[in-house]
Amino acid sequence: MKDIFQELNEAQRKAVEHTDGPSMVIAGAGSGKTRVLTFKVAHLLNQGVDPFNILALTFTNKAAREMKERIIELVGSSDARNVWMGTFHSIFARILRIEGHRMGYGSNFTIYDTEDSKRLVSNIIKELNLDKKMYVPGYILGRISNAKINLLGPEAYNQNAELMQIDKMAGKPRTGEIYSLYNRRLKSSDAMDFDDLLFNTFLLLDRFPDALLKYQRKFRYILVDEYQDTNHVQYMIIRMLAADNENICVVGDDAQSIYGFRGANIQNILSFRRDYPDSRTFKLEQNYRSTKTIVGAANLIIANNKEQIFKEIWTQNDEGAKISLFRTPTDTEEGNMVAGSIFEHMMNHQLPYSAFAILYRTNAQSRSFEEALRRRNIVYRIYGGLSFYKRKEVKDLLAYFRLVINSKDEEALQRVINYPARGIGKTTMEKAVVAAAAVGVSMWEVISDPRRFGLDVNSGTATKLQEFATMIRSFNAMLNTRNAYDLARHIAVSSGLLKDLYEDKTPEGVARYENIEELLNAIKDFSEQPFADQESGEVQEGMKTLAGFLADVALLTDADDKDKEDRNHVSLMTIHAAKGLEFPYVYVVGLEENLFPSMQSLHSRADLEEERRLFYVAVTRAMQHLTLSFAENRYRWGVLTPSDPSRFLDEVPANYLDQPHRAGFMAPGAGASASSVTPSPPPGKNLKKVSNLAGSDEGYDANEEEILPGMEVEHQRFGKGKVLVVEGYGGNRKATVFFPAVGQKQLLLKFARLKIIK
DNA sequence: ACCGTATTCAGCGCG
DNA sequence: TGAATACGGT
Repeated sequence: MKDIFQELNEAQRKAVEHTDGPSMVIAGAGSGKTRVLTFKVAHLLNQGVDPFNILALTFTNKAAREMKERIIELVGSSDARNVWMGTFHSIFARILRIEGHRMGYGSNFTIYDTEDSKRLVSNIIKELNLDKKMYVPGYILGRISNAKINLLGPEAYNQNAELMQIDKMAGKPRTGEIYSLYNRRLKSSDAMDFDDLLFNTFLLLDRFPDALLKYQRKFRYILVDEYQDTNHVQYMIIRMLAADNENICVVGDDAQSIYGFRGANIQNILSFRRDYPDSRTFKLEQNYRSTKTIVGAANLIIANNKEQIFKEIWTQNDEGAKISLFRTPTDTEEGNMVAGSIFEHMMNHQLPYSAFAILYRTNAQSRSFEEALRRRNIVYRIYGGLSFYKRKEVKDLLAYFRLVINSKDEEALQRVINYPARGIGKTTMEKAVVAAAAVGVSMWEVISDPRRFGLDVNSGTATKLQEFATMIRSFNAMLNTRNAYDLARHIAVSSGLLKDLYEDKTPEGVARYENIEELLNAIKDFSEQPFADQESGEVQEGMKTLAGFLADVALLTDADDKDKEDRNHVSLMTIHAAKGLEFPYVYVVGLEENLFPSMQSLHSRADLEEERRLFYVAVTRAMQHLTLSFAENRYRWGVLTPSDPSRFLDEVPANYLDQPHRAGFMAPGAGASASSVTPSPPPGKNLKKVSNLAGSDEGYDANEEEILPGMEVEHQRFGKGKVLVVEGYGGNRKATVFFPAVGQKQLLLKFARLKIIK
């Protein structure tokens, strides 16, 4: 056992030492929040608290995993493994698999992801013959989700005059009806959506006093990470579980609450002290991450928000470099400027790619940076694309597994019944839906015995249906006799799915085939895991089955286990995705009105404050050097649109910036205003003009002697070399040079500062 | 049943 | 612009 207190500062130590009774830790950016949480769990374990009595709720799976690893390091593995640590969803799914029978769910209930839910809503809208222009599935699902977050079931929703009024005014009076049908269909499919995992947990604790008591006794110590991002149902569950002994510790930073748009309630953290009058509050105000410059600028930015818990973030770190500000004529040039700057810093300071991150407001902004980085052969990775488990082919195979495990799972059935094609088309399925509804049984029952339910199909189709049902049943029979991997592969082959993908020789088809192989490998890893960290020995065997894998996989997002080797890359991601991360060099890009802050946020003060917190989060990701950038014109939906610098830039005082007298910044450039007068100028012409005015090619001195192929040159890092090719113009002019020491390199003349030898 | 073309839409996204 | 989906023709 280590003396864990040595590694903590005083504020951190006090927070960790306080174990009994409610407490709140307000942790400024970079102040060691995770450290406090992990050390607190370690401290509890060292004091002899049974790990089974500790509940630690995190925001992401990744956070839970990393924290668990750290705690294992601190106290020794066997104990820490048994702490109930995970996301709200994964912890409560686990509880509902045990307790769900009380509410009519099987222990193998399916978890519908957003795509499944949307399809179901979409089907219901179609079945009700509603105008799909008016009833957009995503919007309706948002209303339903919001209702569930606020503990309103379908009955309560339909009795709520205010909600009815809103839906009526919005021209969607039947939203409540859709909600009722949606929930009924989930139930008959033995399925829960993501919100149900929380709502049903609440209902369980609310309706079954013995269940409440059981879990209150079990979770004697409760810790909640990122408390500022919890929503109402999460808040209620925590309150109920903690009501008995109030050994609850919440950790968060109101200044970093950035998920209000999906129901997170910042009031939860702001009113914690009112909820628990006996609570202690600890503030972590020393920042270990960033320079004084960055911390100072961040403090000034967030000071513009009204509602917050007072704190003063400070640091002992160096003053550091000033903040850079890039202004470019277009988003394309913004990409070039940022990529060029990354290249320059890499060269000057011998830095790895991984020292850099580009953070943007929306995913659509990534393109100009991708292209510019690729042109310079800079390795990068984009985070937040389509995750592995959301790919079509992966979901298809998973749908087979789902159906085998839970035959009531209607979304899964619809997905695979005719994939690969087996002649069961739309018409047949529509008939089956009608028959199932008429008799009041599940689709699966109709399909597996079409005659009995009077399905009006010809004998050929009836045979096909029965063959399909027989196949699924044969898989089901193997559930307990084969391990997860063997059965998964058997299903992939026997269903014809693998063959179908194998026959597609297009590059995309090959990739899909490989994804299936990857999925099967993941299952193999899973089935070979020696022990699962379950509550008691009895579950361990079960965890190696396909059902066990499926239960896990539904709550996974990114397959981030294999990126251990290729970690050296520039990171491109949205600011939301960057929460909790840090990088030596950070570029926050696209700082323009209507983009950041976004257009939708300008109507309400609360939304604008959330945007500002988002900006605060972005700025505080930087450790050593921060660059802010904006473009005067940006391609939006295919049209070059003029844009104004973000109001947030005005909140960074000039003395924090390294180009304080950069001409024309305070009054947005002549080029930009010229183009904003003319709504759609001839793009090429206008562009050139703006480019000249803004002089984005500074740093490239045209008077220097021109570098030509055949010349011998010297580079400060690569040494002497011979110029092979020179191409491009202006700031994009680059040379291919062969260096005996390191081989062939492409260099941007703008940054490489090559010395001509002869 | 399937494929190519037309149309539409465009915010961040945990589980 | 570009991706995702709807539609209409074969």
